[in-house]
Amino acid sequence: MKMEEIRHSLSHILAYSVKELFPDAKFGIGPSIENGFYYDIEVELKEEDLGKIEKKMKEILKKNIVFKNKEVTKEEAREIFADQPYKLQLIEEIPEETVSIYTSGDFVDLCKGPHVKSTKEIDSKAFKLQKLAGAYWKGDEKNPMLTRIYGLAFESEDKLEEHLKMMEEAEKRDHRKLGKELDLFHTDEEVGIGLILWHPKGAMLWRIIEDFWFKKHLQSGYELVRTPHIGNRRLWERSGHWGFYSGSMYPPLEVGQSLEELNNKSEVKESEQFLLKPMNCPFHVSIYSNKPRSYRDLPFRWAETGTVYRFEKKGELSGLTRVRGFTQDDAHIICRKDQVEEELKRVIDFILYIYQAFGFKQESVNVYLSLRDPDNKTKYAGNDEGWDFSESILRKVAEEKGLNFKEEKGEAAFYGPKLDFKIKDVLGREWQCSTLQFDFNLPERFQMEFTNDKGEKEQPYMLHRALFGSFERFIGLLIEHYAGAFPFWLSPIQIKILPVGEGHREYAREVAEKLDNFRVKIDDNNETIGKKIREGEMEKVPYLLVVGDREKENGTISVRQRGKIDLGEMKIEEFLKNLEK
RNA sequence: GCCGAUGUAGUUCAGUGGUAGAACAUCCCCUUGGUAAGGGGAAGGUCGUGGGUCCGAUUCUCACCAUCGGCUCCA
Repeated sequence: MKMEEIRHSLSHILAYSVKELFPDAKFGIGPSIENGFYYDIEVELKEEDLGKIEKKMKEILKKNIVFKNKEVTKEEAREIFADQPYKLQLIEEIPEETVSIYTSGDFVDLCKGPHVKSTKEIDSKAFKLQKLAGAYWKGDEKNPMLTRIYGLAFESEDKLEEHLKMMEEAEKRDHRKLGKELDLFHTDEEVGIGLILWHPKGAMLWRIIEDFWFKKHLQSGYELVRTPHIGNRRLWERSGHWGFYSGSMYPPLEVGQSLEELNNKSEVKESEQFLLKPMNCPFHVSIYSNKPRSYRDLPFRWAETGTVYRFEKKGELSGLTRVRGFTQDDAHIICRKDQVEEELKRVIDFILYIYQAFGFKQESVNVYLSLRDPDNKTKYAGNDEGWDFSESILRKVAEEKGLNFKEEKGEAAFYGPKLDFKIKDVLGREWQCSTLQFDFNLPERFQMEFTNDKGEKEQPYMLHRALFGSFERFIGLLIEHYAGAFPFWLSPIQIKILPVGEGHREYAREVAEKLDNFRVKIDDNNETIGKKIREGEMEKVPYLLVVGDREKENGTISVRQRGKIDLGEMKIEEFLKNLEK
C-alpha cells in the first residue's frame, strides 16, 4: 500500500516537473502501476527530455513538498482546471457533486489519492524515468494520442538496481534473441514481415511438439482433418468473416487467369476471388455438412494444425508471439447440448495436461472467462438462451476444475463466450495460448444440423479450441520458459558426440549408431576438445559425449551434462540407463 | 496504424563531414588436442533504402522501410 502511495505521488511529481518545463502541457491520468507509475500528457517529448524531467523531479522532491487533499465543488474544479481539457472531461464524468483534488507545491491534480504526506517519504534515488510511449486518451484509437511517460519506483535504490538487473537477465531469455543464437528461425523482409522461416533446429523442435500433439489427440478421441489454405470469397461471406473480420484479412486473390496472362494484360473471361484463411472453422463446418448427421454420431472432435494468415497491423508484430502467418493447433467439437459439459471438461483436462507436460506451472498461466457485454446485446450472434446456458456452464466447469479464473465482461467474441489461458513472456506480457470457445455464429449461418432421436432436425453446439493457440506463439513462450535449454525430450539435438582428435571419428560414428534412437550429432570439426565443448554448451545440447583414446580403448564414453561438470567415463549401456531415469 | 527509440560485415559492437574497423563465425594453412575459445593468414560492408544540403555524406537533413518498447487490436 505504502509503495503504491509513493508511486502514485511520484506520478504527480512527474506531472509537476513537466508542467514547470513545458507550461502548455495538458494532463490526462497518472496512476501507479506494477513496479512504478506513468502519466499520460499531451506534450511533445523526445527521449532525451527524460533526463531533464528526472532532474527537475529530484529538485522538487528535495523541497519536501506536502500533499494536501481537498474536496471542492465541481464549479470550483472547473475553474481550477480551466486550461486542462482532459481534466474537465474527467470532472464531468464524476457522479458525485464534489471532487477530490490534491495540491503539491504549485501543482494541483484531480485525484482521489492516496498519497504520501510529503515528498520526504520518497527516496529520490529509488526511481527512474524509464521510457516514452504513445497512449490513446481513454484507450480509444479514435481519441488523440498522449505521450505516456513511464517510471520505475521502489523502496530503495538497491531494490531499483535489483529490478534493473532482473530485467537484464530476462532479456537474455528473450525468444527473439535465443532464436538467433540457437539458430531456430528468422524472418526476412523479402519473404514478408511477420512470416517465420524455421531453420533445421527450429523445425525439429516444431516437429517434436507436433508429434506429441498428434499422439495425444489420438489418445483423447480426436480425429484429424486437413483443409486448404485458401477458400472462395463466397464461403467467407457466408461465414461472416468477409464482413466482420476484414480488418485482419489479406485482400482477395483474383483467380480467373494465370500470372502470365495477368502480366500480358490479357482479357479475363471469368473471375473468382479467393481468400487466405484467417481461421479453419468454415472448412471444418464444410466437412460436417458434407452429409446428413445423426445424434448417434456426435460428438465429432476434429483437429488440424492449420496454418492461417492474418493481416496484423505492422506495429503489432512481434517475434514469434504475434505474426501474420501462423499454425493453430485447432480443433472443433461438434456435439449435442447434453454432451457440452463433458466435452468442456475433457478440453480443460487436456489443456492442463499440456501445461504440465511442457513445464508451465499453473500459477504462471492466467485464466479468463470472457463473457458478453450485458449493456450491448445487439452485437452478438445467437440467442440469449444459448448464451446464458453456455456462459453458466463454462463458469461451472471452470469452477469444478479448480481453475483460478477472472471473469471479464464484454471480452467475449461476437460469436460466443470463451475461456482463455494466457502465459506471460519474459517481459511480463500476457499472450493468449489455449482457448475454449462457443460458437453460435457458424452453426446458424451454415445451417448445421443433425437428426435427433425424435427424427427432428436439431442444431448442434460447436466448440472451438486450441491448446497451444499457435505453434509459433507457444514455441516462443517455450523458448523463454526454458531459456533455450530444452528438456531432453524437446531438444532438437539431444546428444552431441565430440571426438577428441581425427583418429576418433570412426569410434564416434560407432557410438552414434548405438544411440540411433536419439537425435545425435557428431562434431568432427578440426578443433580442440575445449572449443567443441564450449560450442556444445552454447548450443545448449543436453549431453556432450567426449570420445578419445581412452574411451576407444575401453569401449566407453565420457559424459558431460549440460551446464554441469563431467559425469565421468561410462559404458553406453550405463548412459542409456541413466537417460531412462 | 499511432507515439518514442534503433538500424555500420553472418553475429555482437567500435568509429568518422574527406568513400570504414575489432572480436567471434566463414574459408585456407599449421596444430592432433582431454571438459567453456590452440596459432597464422585470407575473404567479407554501395555504413537500412531513396531524396536534399555540401567541393565531398556512412556521419547533417527530409521521406520511406524494418526492428524494438508502448497504445489500439489479437492465437
